[in-house]
Amino acid sequence: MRASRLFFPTLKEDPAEAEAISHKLMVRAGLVRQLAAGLYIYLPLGLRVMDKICAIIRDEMNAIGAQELSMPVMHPAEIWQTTGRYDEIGDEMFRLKDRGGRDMVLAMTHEEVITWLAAKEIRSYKDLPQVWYQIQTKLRDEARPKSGILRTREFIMKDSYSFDTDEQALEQNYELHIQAYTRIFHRCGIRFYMVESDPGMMGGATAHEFMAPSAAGEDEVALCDCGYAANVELARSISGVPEFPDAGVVEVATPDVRTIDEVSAFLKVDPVLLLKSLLLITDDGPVLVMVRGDQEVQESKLNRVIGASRPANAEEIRELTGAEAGFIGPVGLEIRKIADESLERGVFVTGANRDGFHIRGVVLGTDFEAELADIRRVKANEACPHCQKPLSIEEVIEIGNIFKLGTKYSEPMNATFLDENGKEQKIIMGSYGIGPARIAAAAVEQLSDEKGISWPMNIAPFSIHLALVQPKDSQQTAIAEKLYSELMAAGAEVLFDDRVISPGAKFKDAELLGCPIRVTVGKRSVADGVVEVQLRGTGEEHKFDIGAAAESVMAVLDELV
RNA sequence: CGGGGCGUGGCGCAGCUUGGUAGCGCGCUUGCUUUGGGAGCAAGAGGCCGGCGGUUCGAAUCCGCCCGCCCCGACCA
Repeated sequence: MRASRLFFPTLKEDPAEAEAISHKLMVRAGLVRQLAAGLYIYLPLGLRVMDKICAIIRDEMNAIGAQELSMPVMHPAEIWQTTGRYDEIGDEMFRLKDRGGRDMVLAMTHEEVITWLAAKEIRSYKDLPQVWYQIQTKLRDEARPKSGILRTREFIMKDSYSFDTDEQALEQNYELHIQAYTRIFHRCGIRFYMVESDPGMMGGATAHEFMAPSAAGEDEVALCDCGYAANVELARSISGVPEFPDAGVVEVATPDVRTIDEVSAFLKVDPVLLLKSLLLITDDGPVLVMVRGDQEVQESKLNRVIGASRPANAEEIRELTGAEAGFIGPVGLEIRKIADESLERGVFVTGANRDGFHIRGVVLGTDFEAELADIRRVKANEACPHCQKPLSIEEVIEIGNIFKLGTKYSEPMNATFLDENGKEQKIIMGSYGIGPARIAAAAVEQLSDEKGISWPMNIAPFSIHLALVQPKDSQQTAIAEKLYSELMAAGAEVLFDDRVISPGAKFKDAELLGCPIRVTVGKRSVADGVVEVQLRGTGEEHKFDIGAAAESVMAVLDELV
């Protein structure tokens, strides 16, 4: 491709609205443009990257026997009513009516449609297993689109679905997906972790996420050298046990001392010896939730214990405890109480349910009773639940996820098959997603520098950026043109920068675009009878004789693949 | 949905406090010069100052409502 004919509007300055590095660079490099909140146009270079990523995904999905198909983006509402999600999912689903007044939705995901298809077409155990996938548009009316293409309202997803006769067969397809995903992300050149994840509303018992470390990520994972890796939504840890003071309840006056920090400072007590109490309201009434003063409640964990909840307001707190929020505690309270398991042993300071007072020497089991559960958020340096070594916490971008669905969808959609005994059985399903745009953004986040993007070879829009320094010089031009056609003939994807612009601008654009190999043909190199080759990733430089330039460059390229 | 910020030529911004000719840098057009790290000079084009309403002789500027975008939080099947 000749740069003089390629539409890639580059910018010298960061766009005002961009915060994330990938957002700034993808706009500046002319890969994407924003149409509205969470809606992006992919310009030619951006689309090339996406196409590369999707080609790798197709290759690896096909390699595990998955078959590509394509489902509609618009669905009749009834199919979503069958599984109940039409009502469960709120504003996040785009809804509309057709001209006949029928309710329709825009696809957030395709479990319903694929299961409908399986229910209709699969009859026998002989038809199984099947793995079907598509790379196609999803629409979600996100509450807050953000960070460029990281969280958008319309995006491409590779979604695959497995259909099996039993759990063992599902396990095999699950494992095959893990292998395929691992190869996909490796080939795309990004760093990633596979972590345990919360199956959430997708149902099923087991789920994993593939996470690319990046400060722009919205998730956090807990990691250990031993291989333990989990989303903090469910990550476990062993928290250290401090030295406790003597038990024996003593009420102490703590006027205007409400927060953990204030109580800690006022009573000269380490926050780990404080008991933090939160009053929540659930569908089944109020619940007092307790963690240590140095800990935070992990809502996703708590949610599994008590279901949906909201914080009590000031009046409710007063009514239920007799005190204001800064002075509440479990002692004497006759409501459901949940304590983090780390509170099982210890002697704590807690609110007295009396304004201006706390209680010292409180012991669970003696002074109050509570259900124990793991509801605290994991902190860095706490001990790994497997090997006791310190955990680290990293910010990550979710680039893929895999779920064992079981019969969550086959049951309501009546997707069954006849087994060897002629008995009707429910199909066992799995679902598996990858966000290609997030792979692209993660690559930019992980590999860019102050000059611009540095693409991994396999997903770069072009592998070679051939810079002709002076297009008005006939000798340089002849050398560059010959090299361009030789590299093309050798099968390389070359961006030939033949534009008549100043050399500085040309080099800046090359660094911003981030093609892995830059070949420079200019006065300096021509005088020496060579072309210059510079690797974007390492900065490594080579000089090759003009005569053998194409072969030499191709050798460098082959090494980078 | 709660909190905060922003909205002025294509892009990045100033002007608004204290109402009175709409400005700067980059980009764009034309010409000449320049040509290995975002060139120089000269001449140009390009703006219902987010929208609607109000105050005023007069509104980018003051007031009200609305819309859009970004950030933090909630949410994320």
